[in-house]
Amino acid sequence: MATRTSTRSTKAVKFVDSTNDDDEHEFDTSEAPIIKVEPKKAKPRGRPRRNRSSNDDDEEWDAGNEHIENDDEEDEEVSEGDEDVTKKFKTNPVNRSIDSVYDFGEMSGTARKWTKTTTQTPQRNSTVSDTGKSMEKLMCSYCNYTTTKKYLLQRHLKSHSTERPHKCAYCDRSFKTTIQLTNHVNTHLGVKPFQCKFCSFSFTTSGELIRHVRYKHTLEKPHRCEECGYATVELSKLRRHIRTHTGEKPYACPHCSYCSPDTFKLKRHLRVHTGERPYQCTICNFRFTQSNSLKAHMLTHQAEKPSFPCSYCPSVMARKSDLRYHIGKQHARQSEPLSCNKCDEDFPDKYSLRMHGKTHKGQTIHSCNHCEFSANTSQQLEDHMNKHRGTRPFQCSECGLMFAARADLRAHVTRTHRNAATPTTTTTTAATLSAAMNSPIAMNRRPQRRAASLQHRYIGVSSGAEDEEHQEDDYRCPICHRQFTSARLLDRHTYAVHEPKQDSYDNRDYQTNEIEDEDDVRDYADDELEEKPKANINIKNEMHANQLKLEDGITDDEQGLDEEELDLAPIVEDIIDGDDDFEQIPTIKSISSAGRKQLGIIRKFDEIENDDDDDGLSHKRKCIINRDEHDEKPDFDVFGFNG
DNA sequence: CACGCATGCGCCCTCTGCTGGCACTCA
DNA sequence: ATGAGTGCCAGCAGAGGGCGCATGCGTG
Repeated sequence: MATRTSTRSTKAVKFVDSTNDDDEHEFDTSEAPIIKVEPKKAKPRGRPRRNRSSNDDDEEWDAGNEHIENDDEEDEEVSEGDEDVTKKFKTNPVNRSIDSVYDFGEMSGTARKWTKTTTQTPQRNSTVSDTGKSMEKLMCSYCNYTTTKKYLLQRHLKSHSTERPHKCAYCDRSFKTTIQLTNHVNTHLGVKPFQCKFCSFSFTTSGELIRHVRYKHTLEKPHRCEECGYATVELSKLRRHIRTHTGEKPYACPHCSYCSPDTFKLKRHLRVHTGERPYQCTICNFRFTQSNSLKAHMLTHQAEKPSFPCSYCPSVMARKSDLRYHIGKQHARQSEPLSCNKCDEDFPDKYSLRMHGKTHKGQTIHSCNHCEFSANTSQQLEDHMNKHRGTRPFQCSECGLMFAARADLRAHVTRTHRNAATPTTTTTTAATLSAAMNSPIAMNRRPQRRAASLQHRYIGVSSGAEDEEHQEDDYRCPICHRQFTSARLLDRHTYAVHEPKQDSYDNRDYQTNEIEDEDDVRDYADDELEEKPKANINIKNEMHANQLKLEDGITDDEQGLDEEELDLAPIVEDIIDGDDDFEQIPTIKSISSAGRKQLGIIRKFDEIENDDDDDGLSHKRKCIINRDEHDEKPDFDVFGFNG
């Protein structure tokens, strides 16, 4: 089993022998020879003829030879008694049996051993014999193939022949050799004579078996990227990987500017244009373009959904990325303390401030100095003050009328332009796009999602006139200059893309320069929480925190409470104490809401029962209702979610 | 010539993460 | 009634694992 310990950025990999947990049985790919493979240009279909004189193939040969040379060196090291990779083969149970790894059962008598094969592979570029005598080069008159042996050249010349005398009895194909025909016929008959010694898999050819054994059992990965250390079984996979470094994307979409590094991604992308949605939900019949979208969707039908509890507050997210954003947004310590606008008390993060705001519940402190007006929010007061000042900053984009307050403008739009297109840039965009898209019903797709998806692409490629339209809402990333339609999306983009991909504990404190000791950085109020395990939510958070600690390799000893965060801890205590204000905390309500959804309880439930598809209800709600109507967990496990 | 093996190309799958917008809550 | 905030979910691309099949070539 290959255990990936890397992130995407590093792509470092650790490969562990699945057959034995002992360290000495690890197949240490770190000692695998590093080969450098230059990215190749897209080739026409079909295996190209190996041409020793061509540059591309010389690279292949060089790569192969380097591997072979390393193998030879390893053999020498064994003789010197060093503990190198090859010696590990001889002491490792797996590697002891490496000789039999490629033992093809009945064919074992003729099967060669792996080490023998590699060491016996000749140096193909050499024109000097083992005895040092120079050998005469024989050259193919059709290509640049050269060899020193006449019979090899004669056989090679047959490869230029189009004659295929061996015809398949089951299809129209024909082959040059009987062995080719035999292998092909086996694919018709389902005959797989090459059985794996380690598992029940069988294969048509020996090469497939070898590759399988390397993938599944020996984890031998001879092809290594020298830039990042990624190693793989197949050279073609290494080439594909190298494209991630070079950015080469040779497969262009004929319908848009998208280019793909491989054919599969292009094919998958083309579904965007064709509308093909091959993956259908067996519960609600909704269709998806990707299998994993369906898989994620299936979770919405399940009673037990994955949850990612926040370690800082009782919030629970359904997705890891949402949790990361939540923590970054709510619990990131601000560079400047956040002051309560009702009592001027300072708080280190938004969550603390919000929790503190609860203590002012019922208070109205946004009072007008000129009249008796008072507002709940500063924005409402600001709008009110426009009336005293006589300013009307809010203009109707339909008729040009000016208003002092947002509420007044909205009321005007509702009254006067209700049936007209909403004069916002966002909806204008969606409307423009909606004209161009196919019928969502015909495409078995919810209209909103269809529009959202199209708008996503629209924003991604927008330029020129469209950008001008968005200029007044310029939510542009200052780092990558990408345009977004809202501040929230820009925020989330920043957290997701430009913030370090560390655990949220780290994010929280690395964002400030206040804590210098890295150990302190990993702290949160776990100690405080341990002293007051009074609520289940605390236990859940603690478990999650422990999980994070395990993932980060942090020991309990390293988990100390940073005194600088004590200002937050009392608030957490209040939450976990389960006091009477519990239900008043918004994030608690989030949980409560999620819990209600999990139980199939949702507000306005009765309104939905007479649903006939054009009621504007969300797909999510319909799914919940479906489940509720059945009043039990759906009987399916098509994806093995239940184990 | 048969065999073993390396390799290329294609295909499918899974996991992961980012993004847009809906739906809901609250002030 | 409204706007802001935010959880949830669908859309979709990046990356890699694994296998099917075909072809080329060294070796016995």
